Amino acid sequence: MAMPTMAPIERRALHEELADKLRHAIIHGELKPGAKISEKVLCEQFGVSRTPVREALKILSTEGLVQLMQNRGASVTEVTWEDLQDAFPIMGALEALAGELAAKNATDDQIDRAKALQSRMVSRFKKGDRKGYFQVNEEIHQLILEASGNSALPRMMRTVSLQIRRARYMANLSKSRWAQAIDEHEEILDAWVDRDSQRLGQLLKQHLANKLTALEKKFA
Amino acid sequence: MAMPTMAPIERRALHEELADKLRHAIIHGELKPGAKISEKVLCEQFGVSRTPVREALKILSTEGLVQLMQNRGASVTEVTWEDLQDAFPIMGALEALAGELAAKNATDDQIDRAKALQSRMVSRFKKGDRKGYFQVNEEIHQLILEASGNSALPRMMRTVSLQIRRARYMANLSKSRWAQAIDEHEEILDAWVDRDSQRLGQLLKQHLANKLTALEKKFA
DNA sequence: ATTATGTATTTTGAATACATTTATAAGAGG
DNA sequence: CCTCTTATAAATGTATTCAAAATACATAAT
Repeated sequence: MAMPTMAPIERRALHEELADKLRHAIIHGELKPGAKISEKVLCEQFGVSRTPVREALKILSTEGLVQLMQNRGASVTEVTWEDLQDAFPIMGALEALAGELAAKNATDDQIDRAKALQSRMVSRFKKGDRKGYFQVNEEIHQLILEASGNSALPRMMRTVSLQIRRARYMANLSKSRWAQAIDEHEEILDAWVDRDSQRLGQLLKQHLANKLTALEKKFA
Repeated sequence: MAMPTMAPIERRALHEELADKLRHAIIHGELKPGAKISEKVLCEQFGVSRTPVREALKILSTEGLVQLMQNRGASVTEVTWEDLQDAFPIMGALEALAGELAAKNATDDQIDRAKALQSRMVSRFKKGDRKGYFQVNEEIHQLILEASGNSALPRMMRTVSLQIRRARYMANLSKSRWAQAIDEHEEILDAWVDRDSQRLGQLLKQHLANKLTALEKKFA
């Protein structure tokens, strides 16, 4: 029999899907910081038993998105201003490293893709499309990571970036800060094209620092 | 009633204890890279049911010590030479950050403790007590982390440091490298006492880089 | 009224039972 | 002898059940 090009149906484990959905909900603020998470509610909501739910919660807990309290359930971790102040320098150090490596190791193709993404991002900005902007923005940073050639880096940045992305959704960025970010990205791209690793690293670090300053007004 | 100073009885969850024991076993090489992990075996070994075992494995997997394959069990993640080459620069960047912050924020008491630990470490070295040396060494790096005042940093470094500690146990360090490491720690302490944040950061980064070079001979 | 104490309910922790999937082995056909 | 089936066993994924703890509620005492 065998029909042409049948992709095998992929069956993911329930705990994985649950973890993904919960992670998404937490990052996008649908599950608010401090909110109590009831196993029972999740079971009913997703139509699964408690076993995969509990396994998913263990994962989220290790990622730092959820807090488990002995015998008294789980809750979404809070993100305080102090937490952010701590997280951003770390992210800065790691992005700087990623930048330095990317400047050295990126293929010409990757730099071309960066250019394309940059112009896409600018057009999203001009349309005032915040959601689209964030999406492209993510892709650029993802590309830098990929171009760094350091396979451990994405994994390490994941946890930090999860928290930072949460903050981004909690505090909407101002129009002026948005414009500034666009300019910064322009510089970042230039440094990359020039393969100026020191400057690229420095710019990424500064970019992060500015992001934190912008958040300060919303938080503190 | 109230008796004098009664500590509350602490009861830990099984999955936590299991995770601790497995983590220790993996880091210390008792569970070798690539080794298959059978849920059943762990159940029998620790006298618990599969539920907490599975939860512990989810945690270890998120930490990167264990690899889960859909429907075909878990195995201890391999640490290749490439992985280490990727992990060390990350650890270096984070340690450098920790050092810079520690130089700025450490209390006098913390620096005193560092001095004490340093002399303890030297005496362990003179006795040729490798295990004791590693222990004190860990404590010093822990102290730097604590002194950095960045509460997110330990959490972030945890995952990387887990892999690096594994490598340390896989390849025994040579006597000459050991002596060199002692010297480097002397310099590190000096920079800290002087509160020279730039230099401390740089030294820590270099210390890591040298560690990697030392490992290269064992691995490649 | 307020605090304390005892009881019921709810929720989580852990073990068992059931369902799928994968690995292993035995046998038939080439 | 090899390959492909097919049967069987073993291991994992999920659901269910049982046990322990925490919370909520009601009652009694001060």
